[in-house]
Amino acid sequence: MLQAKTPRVTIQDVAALSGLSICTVSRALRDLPNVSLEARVKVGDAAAKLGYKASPAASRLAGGRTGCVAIIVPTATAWFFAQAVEAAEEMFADSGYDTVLISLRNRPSVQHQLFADLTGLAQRVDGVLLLNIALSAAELAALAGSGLAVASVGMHDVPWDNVGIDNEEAARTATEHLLGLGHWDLAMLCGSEAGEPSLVTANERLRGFEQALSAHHLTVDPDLVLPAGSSIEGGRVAMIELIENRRMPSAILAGCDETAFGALMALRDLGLSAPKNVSIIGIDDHQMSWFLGLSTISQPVADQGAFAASLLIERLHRSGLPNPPASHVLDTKLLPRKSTRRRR
Amino acid sequence: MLQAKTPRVTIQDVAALSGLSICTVSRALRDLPNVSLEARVKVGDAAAKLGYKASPAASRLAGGRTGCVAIIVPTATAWFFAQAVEAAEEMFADSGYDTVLISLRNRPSVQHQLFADLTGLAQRVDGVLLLNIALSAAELAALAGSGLAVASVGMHDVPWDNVGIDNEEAARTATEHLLGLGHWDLAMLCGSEAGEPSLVTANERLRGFEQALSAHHLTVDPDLVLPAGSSIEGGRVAMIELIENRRMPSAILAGCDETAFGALMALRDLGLSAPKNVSIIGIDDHQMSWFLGLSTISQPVADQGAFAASLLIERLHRSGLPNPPASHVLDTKLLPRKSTRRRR
DNA sequence: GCCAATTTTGTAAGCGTTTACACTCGACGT
DNA sequence: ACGTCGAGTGTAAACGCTTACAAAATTGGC
Repeated sequence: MLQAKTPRVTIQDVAALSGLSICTVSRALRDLPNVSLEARVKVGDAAAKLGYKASPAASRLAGGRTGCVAIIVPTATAWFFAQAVEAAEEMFADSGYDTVLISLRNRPSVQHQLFADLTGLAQRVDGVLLLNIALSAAELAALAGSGLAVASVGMHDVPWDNVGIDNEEAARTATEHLLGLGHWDLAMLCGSEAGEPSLVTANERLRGFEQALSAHHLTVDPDLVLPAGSSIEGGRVAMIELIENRRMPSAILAGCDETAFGALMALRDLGLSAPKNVSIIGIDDHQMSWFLGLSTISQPVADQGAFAASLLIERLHRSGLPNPPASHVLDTKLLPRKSTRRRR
Repeated sequence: MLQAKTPRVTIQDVAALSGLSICTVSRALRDLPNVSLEARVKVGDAAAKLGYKASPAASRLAGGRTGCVAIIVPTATAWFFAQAVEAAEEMFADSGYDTVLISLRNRPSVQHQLFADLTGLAQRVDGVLLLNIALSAAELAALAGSGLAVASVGMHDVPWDNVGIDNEEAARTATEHLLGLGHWDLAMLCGSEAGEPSLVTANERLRGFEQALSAHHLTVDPDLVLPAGSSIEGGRVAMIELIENRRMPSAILAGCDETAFGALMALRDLGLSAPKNVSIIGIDDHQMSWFLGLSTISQPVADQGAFAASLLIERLHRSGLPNPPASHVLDTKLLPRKSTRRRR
């Protein structure tokens, strides 16, 4: 049952069997130019016969390329990131790259530590995929000058390829949906809570909400805009605050679906429900939203991960820097479900 | 702004500055024996002054150790796995290992491909952490003989360290809870659907259900045991089948929380609800269960990932094989919530 | 047919570690 | 005094690949 310790077939063996030099074998195996068709065939056959696979360790040392890419996430447990990571990992795996997962665990110290040793990271991976990472100017500059290929999801004004959605538009669409149902007394549960770092995403969505109202000659009532973070609990607390200390609006836009979940829960605990007492719409189309009948704006999560990953791979392959970094905006879609209905 | 291309400090530089040989430096840096205290200090100082970090690529090639471990998951998107992965990744990162994420994406072909080239994997990582991977006998043997250090979560009869929960007991406890509330007409929504591979976990939970009933001199009604997979949709379908073509029991044990979610949804769609029309309890304590008020049996998900990771690291460090593999069973806990109540 | 230009192929020097082995040297028992 | 031992150190050979550079073979223009 125990394998006899395999003697390890090296490039030498392939060279010997094919009757060519190590150098030619190496080039043939990597599809480099200046190798005759005849040689390619010989090498291919020999390699296949011996079951030869280049030693990654040796390739790295000699060639400098690691064959690994890192995915950096704020936390791996959130629904959005898990989804995006899986899609990106698939892309990377299909291109022969190993995926190194690095979670910041929502801790600034971890991020700090990581960026303090970017050269160390650069020795372990060829490129990095950033998912919604809030970067300081210094970190951004360091990364750009690290020699690593970079791509990101959901970031802005970065000197590398980025993929994301138009958050303003998403919020605008959600708001229009509510307005279209005859609601005009709208609340928004969105934005970072006191003491937390402000979320780019949340600010943009807030702006979209305002824009939609303005377009209908309505103004936002400051009393009806409450910070709610992006957790269920944050949404629950905000909803209770809204009902008990402000007033019940006709409809609510939640900054993200988790916030909406919390709001729904608060309603239920108070013996109320949506859309009976208030219409609620979220943004994201979380896995559970369909289940809960929550109207929302869906965004292509896996697509964003996969697309950004493919852009990174592209960069990796043509290491020359011909094309400037581009920002890609993916479509979102309104998904009306049971939690919103016409005002009566 | 652009860093001048760093000339890379090598072990040579440290040797020169410390006035010792490369060999001594290498040993001192790795805390190997046979190095005088004096030498250690000199080397330490020199390395610190130069900011020296050993090149991972070179270490790998010469030493054979990669400094990477792989986490293999059926899918990275499921709540359970995302949770366990993050905990394990933290453990690995703290021990200086990079975490390579490999998702099987629920596709047998991916698993097949992976196990077809275990020697390739062994060249890229030092060890693997398996999360609930269903292994064929051949795969198990191949892995055991691959030279890789292995640990797992939620597996059985494996020749390496494993961490898991007692699924029979969990189901038994859940069932006892229902019985204790005066319910005796029990249904169970659990097990793989036709055509799917059978899930070890599900079978064990089914057994626990039967055991609890037997202990109370009750027998399971075959009509009230329905396969439901482990998805929300599976639970929904099973619940509808139960109500429409079998009969409504007094209480239901769902094989996992997702199944329970589906059941709750089916109830709602039929104008019914828990615990009003039927009590429902799940197993897992999914993130959303608290939110939905679902009674359940909680299992320590992150702990399982972290614990298994630490066991793997342990193995990695003392590569001699003194201690036999052990199986660790973690505690579960009954969490009564709103979805179950006393029969009246 | 002959020389330059252009492939194709081979030689050998890295890449930066780890590690087997040889060596030095003081301590120790006899 | 003398051989033995072991701790501390150094030399040099891997590790298995990539890649300048040189050499050989082919091509093409006159």
